[in-house]
Amino acid sequence: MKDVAARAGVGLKTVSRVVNGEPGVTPDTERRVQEAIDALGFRRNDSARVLRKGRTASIGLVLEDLADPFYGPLSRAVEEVARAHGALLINGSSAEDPAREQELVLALCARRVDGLVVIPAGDDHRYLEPEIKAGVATVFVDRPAGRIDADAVMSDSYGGARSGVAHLIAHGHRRIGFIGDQPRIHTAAERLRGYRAAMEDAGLPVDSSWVSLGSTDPVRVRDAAAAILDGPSPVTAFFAGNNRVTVTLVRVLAERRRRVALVGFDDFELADLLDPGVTVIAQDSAQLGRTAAERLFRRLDGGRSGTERSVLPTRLIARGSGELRPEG
Amino acid sequence: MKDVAARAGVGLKTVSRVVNGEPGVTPDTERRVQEAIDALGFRRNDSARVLRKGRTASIGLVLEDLADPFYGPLSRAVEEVARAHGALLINGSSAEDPAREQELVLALCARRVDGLVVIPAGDDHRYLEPEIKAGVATVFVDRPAGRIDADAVMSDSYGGARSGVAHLIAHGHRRIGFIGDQPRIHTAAERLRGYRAAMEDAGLPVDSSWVSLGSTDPVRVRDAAAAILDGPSPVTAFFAGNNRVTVTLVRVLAERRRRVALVGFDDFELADLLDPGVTVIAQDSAQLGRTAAERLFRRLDGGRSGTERSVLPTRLIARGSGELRPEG
DNA sequence: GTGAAAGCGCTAACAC
DNA sequence: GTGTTAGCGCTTTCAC
Repeated sequence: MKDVAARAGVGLKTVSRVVNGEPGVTPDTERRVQEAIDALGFRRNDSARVLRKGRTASIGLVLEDLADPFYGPLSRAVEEVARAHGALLINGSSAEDPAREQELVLALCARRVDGLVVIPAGDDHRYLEPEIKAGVATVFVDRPAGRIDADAVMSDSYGGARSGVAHLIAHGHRRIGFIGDQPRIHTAAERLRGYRAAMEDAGLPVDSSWVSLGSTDPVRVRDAAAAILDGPSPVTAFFAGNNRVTVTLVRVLAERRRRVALVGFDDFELADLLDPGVTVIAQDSAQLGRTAAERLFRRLDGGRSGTERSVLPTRLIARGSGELRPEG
Repeated sequence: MKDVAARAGVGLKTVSRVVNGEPGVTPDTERRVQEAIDALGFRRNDSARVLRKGRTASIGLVLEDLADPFYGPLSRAVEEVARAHGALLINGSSAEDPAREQELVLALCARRVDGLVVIPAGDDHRYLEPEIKAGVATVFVDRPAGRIDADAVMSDSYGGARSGVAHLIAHGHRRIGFIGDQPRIHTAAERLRGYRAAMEDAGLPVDSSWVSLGSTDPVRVRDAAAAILDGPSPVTAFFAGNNRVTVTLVRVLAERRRRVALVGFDDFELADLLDPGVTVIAQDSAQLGRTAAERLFRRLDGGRSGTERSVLPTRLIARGSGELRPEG
C-alpha cells in the first residue's frame, strides 16, 4: 500500500480510501491510484485490516464430519447466510472427538472469528466461557452446549422418535428394537427417550436386549442387529437412531428372509427408491443451519438478548418400510 | 499480552516466549507468566501473529457445492491433510458461478491463505496469476485451470466414460444416450469425448438426438431423458455424465415399463441396494482431495518444481444396471 | 535468561 | 480533498 502511494504520488490514506471505496477522492486521483494498484498487482492485506478493525468478517463452523450427508446441507446453509452478511466460513471437523472439538474451537477463536456455529462433540463447554465473554458469538446446533448457557438450535429428537415408534406400534408391532449412536451424544439419548416414551404410552414392555447404543460403524450396527434378530426375543421392527444406522439396517434387513419393519431418524437420498421405501422421521438440516447462522448474525448485529433455544419440528415420511405388518 | 506481562511483572518478549513454548525461560518465570495468562483469560491474537510472520497456517478450498455428496469426502480429505500440517481450512462454494469463484478466491487471497485448492467453475483463471506469483500455492482439482499453467489433479474422465460406454456396447447395446453437465465444464466435455470415442471404436453412429448436455437440474434431466426415450430413435441404454444425472435417471427409468440399461459416472451411496444395482464408473473423490492437498503442502514446503498434472484412474463397478441386455 | 525498540500493513483521528 | 500520526498485538533483533 505504501508502494502504491509512492507510485501514485499520493498519501497512504488516499490509497486506503480508494481501496475501500470511501468518499472524498477526486475521480482523477482515484484513477491514478487505481493504475498504480493494477500495475503493482496490489491487494489489501486483510490480516492487517483485521488487526486494526477488530472484526474479521469470518465465522467458524465446527461439525462432526464434512463427509456425512447430514452436514452437507447444514454447512451450505450456514455458508449462504454468512455470505449474505459478507463473511467467510472457516470450518473444521471434530470427528466426534471432544478434545479435537476444543482444539478446533480455540484455534478459531485465536483467529478471532466473529462468531462460532458449533455442533458439539463434547459435553463440557466451559472452556468457551472466556471466549463468549470476550465477545465471540456462539450458537450450538443439533445438540445443546454442556455446562454453559448458550444459544442452541435443535431438531425435536424426542418428539420425532416418539412419533416414529408410535407409528410402528400403530401398525401392529409390539416388539421393537432401537439401535442408536453413543448415549453420550445428546440426540442419541433423546431419541432413545422418545422410543421408551412411545413404548410406555402403548403399555408395551421394553426388553433390554432390544436396545443397542454405540458407534455407528457398520460392523457394530450389523452385529447389534444380528444379535437382536437372532436372540431369544427377536423384534418385528426397528427404530434407527440416525442416518448411518438406518442405511446399515437397510442392508442387514435386505439379506434376511423375514420382513422386519424399519423407521429411521433422518431422511436420506434415494430412501424412496429402495424396496420397500424407507419410512423416516425427517429433519431439515439446512433449516437447522440457516436458523443457527441467522441467530448468530443477529447477535453480532447487536442483539444482546438472553440465550435462546429453538426446537425445530420433524416430519414423518411414510414410504413402506414403516408400514410393514409384524411377521413371524 | 501487554497486560499479561504487566501482571506477571516481566517483559513482553518473555510472555511471547512462554506462549510459543520457546526456550530460554526459567521454570519459575514461566509459572508466573502462566498464572497471569490463566487469570486474564489471555489468548494469543493470531491476526497480529500472521501480520508479523507472513504465514497464516490456513488454506482455502473453493468448490461447487458443499452439499453435493461428491465434495464431502474430497473436502474432508483436504481438511485431514491440512490438519496434519497444522493448517485450518477456509472454504466456500462457488455454486458453479465463475464470478462467484473469482470473488471467493480473491477474498481468500486477501486473507493471505498460504495456499488454495480450487475446483474451478470458470474457465479463465488469469486473475490468479498475480496471486500465484506472489506466492499463493494453488492446486486445481477435478478440472484443470483455464488459460494459466497450474497444478491439477483430476480423475480420468475421458478414459472412464470410454470404458463405461464400451461396457454397454459389450452387452449388446448399439443405441446409447449420453446425458451430462454443461459442456463448458471440463469433466462434462471429457466424458462426452469418451462416449464418442467408445462409439467410434465400435463403429457405431451417434445420433445427435441421443446426446443432451446442460444443467443437472432434475427437471432438465428428466425432460431430456423423456425426449430421447420417446423420440423417433429411442436408445436402449444411457451413460450418465455424473452423480446428479445418474440419480435422476434412476428415477426416470424406474417409472418406465421397458428396461433401459444405465452406467453412471461417479459412485454414490446405496447404488448397490437399488434394483437393479447401478453400474458406475467410480472415482475416488477423497483421493482426489488428498493428492491435491499433499501437492499443495509440498509446494509450500519449498518444492519449487514445475507444474504437474496428475490423472487418477477410475474403476468400473458392475452392479446390474449396466449389464441389462437391449430390450425393445 | 530477559527486555526494549522497531515494525509487519493497515485504519481512525485529526490536521491541513 | 488530502496527508500525517499513532497504534492495533504480535515477533524480530539485538543489547543487556
